[in-house]
Amino acid sequence: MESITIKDVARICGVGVSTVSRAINNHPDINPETKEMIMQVIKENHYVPNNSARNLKRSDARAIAILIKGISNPFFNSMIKVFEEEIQKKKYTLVLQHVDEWQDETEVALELEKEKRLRGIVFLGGFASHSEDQLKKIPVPFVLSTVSLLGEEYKNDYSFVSVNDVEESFRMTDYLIRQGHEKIAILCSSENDVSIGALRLAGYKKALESHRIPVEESRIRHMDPEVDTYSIKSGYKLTRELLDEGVDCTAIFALSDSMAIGAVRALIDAGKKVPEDISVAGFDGTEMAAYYNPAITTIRQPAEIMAKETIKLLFDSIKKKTKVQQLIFDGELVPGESVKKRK
Amino acid sequence: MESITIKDVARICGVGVSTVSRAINNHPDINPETKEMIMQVIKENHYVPNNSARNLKRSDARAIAILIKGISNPFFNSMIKVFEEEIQKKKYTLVLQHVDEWQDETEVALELEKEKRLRGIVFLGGFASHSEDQLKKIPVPFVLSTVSLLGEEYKNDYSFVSVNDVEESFRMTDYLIRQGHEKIAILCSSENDVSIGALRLAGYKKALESHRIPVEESRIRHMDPEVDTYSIKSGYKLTRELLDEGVDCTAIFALSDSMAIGAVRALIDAGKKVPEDISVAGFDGTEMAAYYNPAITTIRQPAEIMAKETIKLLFDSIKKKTKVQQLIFDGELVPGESVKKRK
DNA sequence: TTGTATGCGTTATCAG
DNA sequence: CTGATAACGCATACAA
Repeated sequence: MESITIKDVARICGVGVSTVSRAINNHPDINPETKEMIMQVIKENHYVPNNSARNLKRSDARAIAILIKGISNPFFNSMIKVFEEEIQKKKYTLVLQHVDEWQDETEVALELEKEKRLRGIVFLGGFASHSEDQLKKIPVPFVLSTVSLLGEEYKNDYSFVSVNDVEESFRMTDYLIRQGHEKIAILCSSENDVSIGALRLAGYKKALESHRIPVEESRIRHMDPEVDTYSIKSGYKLTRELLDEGVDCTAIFALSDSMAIGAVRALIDAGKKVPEDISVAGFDGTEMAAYYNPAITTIRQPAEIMAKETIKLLFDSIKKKTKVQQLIFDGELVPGESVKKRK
Repeated sequence: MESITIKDVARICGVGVSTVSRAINNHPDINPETKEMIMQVIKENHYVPNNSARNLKRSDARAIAILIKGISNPFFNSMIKVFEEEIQKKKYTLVLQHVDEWQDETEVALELEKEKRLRGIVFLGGFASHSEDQLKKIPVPFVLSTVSLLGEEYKNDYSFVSVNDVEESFRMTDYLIRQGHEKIAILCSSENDVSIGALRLAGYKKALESHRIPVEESRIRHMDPEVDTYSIKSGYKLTRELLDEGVDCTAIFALSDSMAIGAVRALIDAGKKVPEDISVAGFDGTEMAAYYNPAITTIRQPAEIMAKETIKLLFDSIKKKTKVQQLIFDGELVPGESVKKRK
């Protein structure tokens, strides 16, 4: 039960602790033979260095943390792989950290930065835009990824990369309208979401207005905050309500692919055909949307590129090459089989 | 940039460090007034304790780690929530740790145990059953969850909870046969998988044999190990090959729901109808399978119960109440819309 | 109830 | 190239 420490290894080898330390850290100033001997003893005795002690002492950890809010979000999956690759490429260590829905990501960041001596942080998802002054306390460079901060006041304070939520939402809505749909319901996140949910809703409204179509409040459906927002279930539930209330619409625009899938299933269960009776569109461009039946017409976010640029931005900050920057990407409308041209 | 430490807080408050320590750790022996004063100073100066230092010193961390191999596996999602709840209920802290596909989970466990002074560990997924003697080195109780160790020799060495893979696979295959299918293709994991993939394949073979149906090797499809096994993509790819090679079959049994979905999509893309032309069945009972169109006929694993029992088992071990135990659960065949009775 | 001193396991800074 | 030794930031036994 009792663990072996670096001292024990030193004693067994008949050397000083600093020599052992040099061996395990690939320090240059060490005799290859002694090093080999030490490594041998380490293997034999199953010595594992204590990371807490290391982090405590070390000043240079070369570690980047990614804080993920909403681990079940399939959209993040493709990004995480890229993060891993890019960070490894820079010879940095990656710390993947979950943040629960109810947790404050800045608090987690603060703790983790101390614990692991981070060089930089990526916030993936989340950010209800409260906790704005909390961000100021973070002592290392960070980038908000997949997050749009509302309001001009943040414009030059923080780095973030995101898709152009308003424009892409506009694009999809406009597309639906050009396909002959005027009565378009929209499935949103919770009512008090001021982040991407609000932006996408704004794009929807903007598109309707540009076509002089009145915005009908009964077609705007918000999810209760307690239910996992953007999930399949919420898409199903909201569509169910839509049908039960007899809201008149020929198309449903869901603000995530997962919600779109839930919507399609709800329609099928109600005996409707997609897209013959009602068209459905999503947002994100996930793998699931492409493989669904019917394939979901959606907006593809350039996830891999966004992830890559997030890391580039972060390292620019770390190397002090640049000041804060905002990168806003265009998406791409991917036609599937879930939207039909009317008349 | 320079961080504030407990000493600084003590100095500012005009008290000793131990008093500050007592304040932040809810120690009973402390004057409520001084405590409040200290907490006030802490808030004002944004003091955050260093976890590395804490872990280093602390002997009792009351922490449980869950090591997850294959974070994108949607089947694990429902389990993680339960883990969080159950562990919190016991007033323990949960450490969620990803393990990359190429990483050795026992190595990660060993490191983490030292770093965080863990009381127990749950291994979720993974375990190619190599690294068996590595398990012996782990100095705290642990439970393998969703893992079946092949071979009688492990029978009494390690605790694990899993579904009865052989029997459930048998159940599904038997069901397909009773629905009039004889030519049943099976989509497996990689050829050298000796874990659940091998068990489920065994169940398939057993069912065929019990009905005196010859096992046709061309209907057994293995995925290359380099592709994400059990994924939608691999289901698609394997089905594609099946079709391209003109393998004769009336049903496809995929060893995961994700693969089943990929299979359905591949069939649709090839102009086939599911289940009219070919039936498809999955395994796991994920949310996605239920919401797919057609809903996937699958084996539901009692994920929540399994998660709960995993924790119970772990705490029994921690409290030394029990020796190692194996818990093997029955699944449930959930009929969907993807399997059709023939003739 | 509070303060002081010690050590947790490592790495970094020195002399040798 | 190597070996003492001083931090790192905190919790705790012990003394007050």
